[in-house]
Amino acid sequence: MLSLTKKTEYGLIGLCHLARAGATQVTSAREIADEHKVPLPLLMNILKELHQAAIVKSVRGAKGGYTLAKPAHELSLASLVEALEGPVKFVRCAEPRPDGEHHCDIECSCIVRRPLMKIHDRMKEFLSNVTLAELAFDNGPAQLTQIAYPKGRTGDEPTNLSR
Amino acid sequence: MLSLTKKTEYGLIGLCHLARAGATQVTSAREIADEHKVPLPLLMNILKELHQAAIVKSVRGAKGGYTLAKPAHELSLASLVEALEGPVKFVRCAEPRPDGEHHCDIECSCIVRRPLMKIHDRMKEFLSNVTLAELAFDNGPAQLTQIAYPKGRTGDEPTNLSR
DNA sequence: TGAAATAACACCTTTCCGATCCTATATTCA
DNA sequence: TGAATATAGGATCGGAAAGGTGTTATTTCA
Repeated sequence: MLSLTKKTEYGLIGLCHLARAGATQVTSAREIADEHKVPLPLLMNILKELHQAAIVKSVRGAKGGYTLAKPAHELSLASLVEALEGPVKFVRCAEPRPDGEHHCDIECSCIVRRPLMKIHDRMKEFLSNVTLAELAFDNGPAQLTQIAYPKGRTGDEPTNLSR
Repeated sequence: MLSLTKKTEYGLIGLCHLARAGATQVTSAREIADEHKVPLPLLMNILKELHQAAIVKSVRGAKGGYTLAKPAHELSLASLVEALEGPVKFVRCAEPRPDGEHHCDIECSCIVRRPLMKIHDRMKEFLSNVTLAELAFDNGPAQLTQIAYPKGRTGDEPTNLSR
């Protein structure tokens, strides 16, 4: 695993389309599905969920459609993924359960929980620092989120998303 | 999503146990299962797969068991995950299919593929730089893998796994 | 020879992804 | 006003994958 679902992939395609269209232009699900060869009924469901998550705004009726609810650079990849497939959790015990129960009965004595939680934190931090703008405008400038410096390096060799 | 499977979680527990036990001490699946409250038959399957992936060595018969095939600091988290749940792929099109086919029919025209591939590369790079030694000896020194520097920073504020 | 352990299967249950369909509501336009 | 178009909110369903169990064969040591 460790991969996005198809739902999220379709959602990102739709959101990128909206980001490129701009805040003023209303785009219908059908237009997006036609242009990018995405199954229309599926995309409609996805845009509905994104609306419930307040990530897109909707206009009902003929000539209706969707626009982004915020500027693309204010929408993090983490928030988009969470809207479509629930909380990001590298390990299941990373997110507290609402009923206060534990995810597994060895949680307190688990020897790998602490280091895995740290990895979880790094991954979530990374996804939180990637914005929709960076996905939609891939040719953009170089001030993009960095990740994964190998051990020996000093940190002055930025590894950008746009390299 | 974006999470490890239970199989991998159990596998990491077993591997941490072996790493702590050292290269000379042979440990049976039963010992590990008893100590960490992991389902024995499941752990046996997992250790078998890790043996096929040449990550652990096995000793058959009475007094048999497993040891690590390499030092813990030479086993990357990426290789462990791949042994237990297949190639790491943030998006399905990240890994080329053996039959040369495409994962989806819009692969060539997909507007989000390129940026998502870059994110995939960062994540894989990160997982490749985390070693079993860091998971097994969480109290270890500070020369650990770094990840996810926010945009504005210079890179001289290391974010270590052990913080 | 028997007990203990891995090796290699086959098998089952549950969960959830991917996809489709239906009805209701709101808006536009002829 | 009515038809067409679009979103809103559900319910549903097949199939794949995860999660877990069992059986048998093989090897080794006491």
